[in-house]
Amino acid sequence: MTTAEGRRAARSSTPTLHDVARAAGVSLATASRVLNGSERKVADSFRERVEQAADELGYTANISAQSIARGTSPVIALLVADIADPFFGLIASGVARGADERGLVVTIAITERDPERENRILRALRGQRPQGVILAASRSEDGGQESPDELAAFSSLGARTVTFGPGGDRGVQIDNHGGAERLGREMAARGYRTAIVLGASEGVRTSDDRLAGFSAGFESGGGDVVRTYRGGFAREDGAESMTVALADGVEPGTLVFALSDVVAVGAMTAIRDAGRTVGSDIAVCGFDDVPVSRDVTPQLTTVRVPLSELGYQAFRATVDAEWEQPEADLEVVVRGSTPGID
Amino acid sequence: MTTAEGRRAARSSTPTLHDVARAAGVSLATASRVLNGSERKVADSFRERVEQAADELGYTANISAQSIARGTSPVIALLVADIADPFFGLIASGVARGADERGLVVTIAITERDPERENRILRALRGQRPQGVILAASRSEDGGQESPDELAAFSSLGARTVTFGPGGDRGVQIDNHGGAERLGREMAARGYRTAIVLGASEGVRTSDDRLAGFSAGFESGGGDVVRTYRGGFAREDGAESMTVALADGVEPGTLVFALSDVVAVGAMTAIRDAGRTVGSDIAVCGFDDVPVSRDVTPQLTTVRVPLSELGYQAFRATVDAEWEQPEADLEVVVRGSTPGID
DNA sequence: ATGAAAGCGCTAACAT
DNA sequence: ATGTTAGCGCTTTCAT
Repeated sequence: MTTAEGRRAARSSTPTLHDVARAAGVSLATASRVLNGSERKVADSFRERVEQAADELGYTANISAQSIARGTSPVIALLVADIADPFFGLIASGVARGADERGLVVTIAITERDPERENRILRALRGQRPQGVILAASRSEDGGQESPDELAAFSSLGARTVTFGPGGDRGVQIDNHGGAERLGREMAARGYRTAIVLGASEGVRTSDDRLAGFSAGFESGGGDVVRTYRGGFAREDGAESMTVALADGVEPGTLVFALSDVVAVGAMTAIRDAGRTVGSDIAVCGFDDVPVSRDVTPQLTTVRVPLSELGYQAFRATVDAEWEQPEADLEVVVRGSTPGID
Repeated sequence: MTTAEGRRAARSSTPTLHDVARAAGVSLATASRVLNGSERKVADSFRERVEQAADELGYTANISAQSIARGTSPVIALLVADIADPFFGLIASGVARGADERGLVVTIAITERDPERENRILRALRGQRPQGVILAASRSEDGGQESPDELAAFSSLGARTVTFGPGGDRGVQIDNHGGAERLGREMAARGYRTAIVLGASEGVRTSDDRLAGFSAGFESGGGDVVRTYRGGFAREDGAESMTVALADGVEPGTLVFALSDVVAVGAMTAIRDAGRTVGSDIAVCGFDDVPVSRDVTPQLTTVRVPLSELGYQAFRATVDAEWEQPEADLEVVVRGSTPGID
């Protein structure tokens, strides 16, 4: 009976609109009108009484009830692969900022980059009847063909789906190819001729684009990508890949391009652990410009991605009727980890 | 009319339990029983038909409707100061993991360490009638007297409030004093005799405890905390405080204790920028052991706080009838940033 | 074991 | 301008 009891307790102690109306001596409708957004006019005397009653009782509208009565709920669902990863943390902060501005609630779920899990979550999320869904989850499968059905289900439910990369009703695009190309070109200009790439993940759009872009840029500048190592997205994966790479042999003057800063940071550790030096001996560059890239020594050369702003844009994309992503080139940020050759 | 239209559209396209029941040729009650957790027995033949109908229609229960009918909603509200800060990101990941295990939804809100904002959010959150509220928001005011009313409102509403630090129905405790004391003692044992502290924030419980603990430990080992610098919780605040400290003069062999790793990392940058050396010249230690502490060079000596696990505990605390925080001492992790003296 | 029906808290026609 | 009332989608007594 705990449940029933608890329910009764919760209910009995929470004033309803009905209570407020009665206390104010007005009808339910009037109370609703003054308390919740309606445009309808209510005489000041009534308005006051209702407001006072609501205040005294400590009334707060039950969102669930409103949602079902209105047929729409004030929630935005956000799916991220890993909220502890700064990449997603920054995106989430942008989303949260936007939602706050509009008085919407953000619901968050972690996919762990597992498509199956992602679909499960998406399915469960449907029950919330959110106004929008933001998928920043699938660095491991964007462009993949797993969740279109689940996503479509949302659209037909009236919720806008926004994805980082392709797939949803709207997409927030990150010019991975362009940014990486510029980085490659810049690195070639700084004298690097040999590069190896870390963190490649076949079929992951982001990964493929960054790799292709970098190769194009680096080669156009006379450089050569000699090897590519697959690996995950975590710091440890970067260290692991780098260790393997070192075992394979890495000449001084080689440039290591890690497909994300987090991976780059892991690689730097591995380089150091192997008794080599980051910078003058082995150069390293990453992608994203998450805060940690400025904390390492030497600081990491990377491509700045305005993650928080993109999160904000993703939010706007879910709620605004008209929306277009502001164009902005990804900027290369050269720091100490790529001192240049000669 | 957009609203009305949209609503109609959303509604008409989403199958309700009613639709399922009709399609399966059973009553609403039966459909409800098979689809949603009820213990009641339903004949297999009926069960099958209902399940099939639900499947074909792509039915998903409307959580809002269930919430209002049941009088309880499956949501846990999480308040954090800044989701992009690894400290909170890790806590959030633990909370999310727990919620996922129990099929609960996590709602997230950002307080920006602003008590006023926090209260506003808390108030709005009430409308969700969450089962629990986790407050990991107030590093800037735990122990303060701002939100007790809002928190109390939740309790009387049937939601359990869990805070990091004191204040809620239950609290997840971090032994800041003990950990810092051990750190101080250890540092003294490594030969440090002079320390300055960065990131102190008067009235912030966490800050006060860490400062007091460290002082006690360090002094008991023969050391002396000579100066304390106030400052915020961000990397930049650490850099700033450290710059001021350097201007005041910092002798070689001094130990800098930053009240959090993030601040410590900022301090390290400032030290370097000033042409000094972290480690042999000026030693640095922090608190929390967030990932970045292992990425910097030299790696940062700190006190390990199992943030993600604590987030998980906080979740358990909100939902479990019986709960007790597992005791575990905070462990000092000595790394390169405090090589020791002599 | 199944179904009818009375809510849950709120909104929005539709009267008045 | 205010009130009446019929839902919204679902759960749960209470009959059968």
